[in-house]
Amino acid sequence: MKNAVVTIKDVAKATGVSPSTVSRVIADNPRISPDTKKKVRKVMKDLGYHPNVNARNLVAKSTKAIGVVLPSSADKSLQNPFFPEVLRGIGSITHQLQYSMTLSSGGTESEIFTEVERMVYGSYVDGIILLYSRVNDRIVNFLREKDFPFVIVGKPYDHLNEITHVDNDNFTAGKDITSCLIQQGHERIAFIGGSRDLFVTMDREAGYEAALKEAGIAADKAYRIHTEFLKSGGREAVEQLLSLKVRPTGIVVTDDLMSLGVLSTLEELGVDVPADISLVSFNNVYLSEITSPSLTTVDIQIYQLGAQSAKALIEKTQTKDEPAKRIIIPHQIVHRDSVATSNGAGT
Amino acid sequence: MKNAVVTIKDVAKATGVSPSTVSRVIADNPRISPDTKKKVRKVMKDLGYHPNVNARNLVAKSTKAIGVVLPSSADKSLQNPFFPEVLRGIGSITHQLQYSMTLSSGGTESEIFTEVERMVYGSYVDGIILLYSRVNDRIVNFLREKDFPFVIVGKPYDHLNEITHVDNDNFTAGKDITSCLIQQGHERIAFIGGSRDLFVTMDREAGYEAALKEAGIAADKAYRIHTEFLKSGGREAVEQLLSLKVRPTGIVVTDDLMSLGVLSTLEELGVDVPADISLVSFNNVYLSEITSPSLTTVDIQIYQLGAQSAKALIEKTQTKDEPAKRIIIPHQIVHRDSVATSNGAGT
DNA sequence: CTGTTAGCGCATTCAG
DNA sequence: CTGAATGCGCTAACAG
Repeated sequence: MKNAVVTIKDVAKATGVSPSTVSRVIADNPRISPDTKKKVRKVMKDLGYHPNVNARNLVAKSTKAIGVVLPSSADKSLQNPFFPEVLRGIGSITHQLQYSMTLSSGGTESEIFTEVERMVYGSYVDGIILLYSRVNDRIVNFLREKDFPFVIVGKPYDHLNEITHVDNDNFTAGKDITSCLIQQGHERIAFIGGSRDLFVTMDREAGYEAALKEAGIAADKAYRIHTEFLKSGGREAVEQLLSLKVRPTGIVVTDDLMSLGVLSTLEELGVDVPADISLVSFNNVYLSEITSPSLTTVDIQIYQLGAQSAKALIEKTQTKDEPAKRIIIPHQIVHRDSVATSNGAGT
Repeated sequence: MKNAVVTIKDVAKATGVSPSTVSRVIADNPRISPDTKKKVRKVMKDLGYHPNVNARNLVAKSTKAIGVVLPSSADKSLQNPFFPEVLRGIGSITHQLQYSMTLSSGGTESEIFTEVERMVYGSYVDGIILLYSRVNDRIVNFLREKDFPFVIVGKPYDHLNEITHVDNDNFTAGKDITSCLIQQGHERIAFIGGSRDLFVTMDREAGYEAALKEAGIAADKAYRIHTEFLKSGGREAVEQLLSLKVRPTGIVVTDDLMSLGVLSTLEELGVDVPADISLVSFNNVYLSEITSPSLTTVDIQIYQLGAQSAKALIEKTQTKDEPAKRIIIPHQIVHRDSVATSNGAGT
């Protein structure tokens, strides 16, 4: 393979110093004379020396690596462009700080658990980022028990004040985007969300409710639909809404990918967006620019969610003092073409 | 952090054997009596022993880890659902074989290069999977020079017979899907592809041409459009096609995500799919089920692309004999609703 | 400012 | 079948 493995000793010999001196040069120890530093560095370069991580990790008891755990891949949700984007965000920080990132690869929940165990026990990584959040999660319990550094992207179900997490203010986001619709004169506004036991859904829904309330609009239970994430593109949800005696003129959908399905169904059923029904959504993934119409959506800054979580985690692994338990990434509404002023028709 | 770090020595002491015996039990060495094996294993469990990877890697000179290099994240293409899916495929194998996977995290091409250097020189990984393919790529050159194990998902530009790669038969796929259109009576068939210096595009286009030729249909240069991947959802491409004196009745688009953009533009311009124009595509990502209409597309088995590449790579790192240089994953057409019989109108 | 000595946790000779 | 000794490549006291 490699033409030879040049170690710290080789460099030492070639430079005429001791291995420890070389080691100190690598660490940029101030107690080494600039002169020898330069000499050693030159030799390192000439010989093509590169430190061996494993040896270093072994003694340092740190790997400068973080593990990223995706939801079980059985979950279709992995197809959500959300993930590549958080990974990019995480990567930006790991790269900058010279960390590496290891991905979980288990297919089922229990496979993933086993992997996390290995990561922790085998000292594969210094800390872990969880890209999902489930009720009473084994992995979270395990990590807490072991007191192993981890952060959650999203909102943890328990111990909200003890688990470091990076999230949006989904309540406010939901409220803001709903208000958008209200400001355009909409009053009959429906809500299509994912599973009811996802905090994202709940929070965004609560925001939706609050906006209605604030505007003095009565909430209608029939206008609120929860559907399996991605399930047949939200077709049922839409059909259900359209079968109502009084159709909504606006819909709040909790995810761009879901919105795509809703949009498709709406189109097939001959409902024009935004002329007949306005649509607003969340996430602002690339998708939302190229649908027809393009989506007015909440930019939740997925990239930042990733970056900040990595930053917080690494900080956690390095210093004794904990970072903030709750890190909120600001959101922002991106206005596109899926919203129109309500003509009040259909009342 | 951990309540203590239990090492091989602790297990040895507790069992009343020597460290080397414990080590042999871990390796399941046949020269150890079943009896002591059982005893040692029990103690390992009781004490909660877990081997330390770094120590092991250090002596074994192998990390049981593979690196996965994504295209530079500046590239919007990362938003393509293709990536999560290959990662899943890779993960299935790494998990099964108890390997771990490290993701590249560089933003720019040169950052990525530096990372790959680290991965290789620092023995972070045993091998590398490249999820992209560029002309005269620095990384490929580097890897070849170092004779470091790697495989490419897709088609390498040079040294086709020397670089292990996992790919589809894109020529045939292009031909097959185009034939689909032809069989439905279409004769004026356009092609919208990504950058011309991507092999995928070229191969699929060549297949498209071949299908036309075989059917005795004259190829029309004006029907062939190359556009920046994802650039404004292929809007320009579509407008260009529609401005033609004789409009096509069918379009072959080289990627599902691109198809979404094309579909949207078509709709905005009042062209009905498939009534006015039929559309076929490639990849069969989740998206293609929930567009309106849903897409007839080539299932290229992305998951398998990932899995087989991981398999080949690991094989490569373990045995002396090389796996096949060229591994082709079969494709298959998935018929959905974006294709209709040509009514021959518009001639 | 620099060299010497140990040892991280494990696998592997080489002896028995 | 098992134990003792050695070293992977590197860092960290401890001396000078």
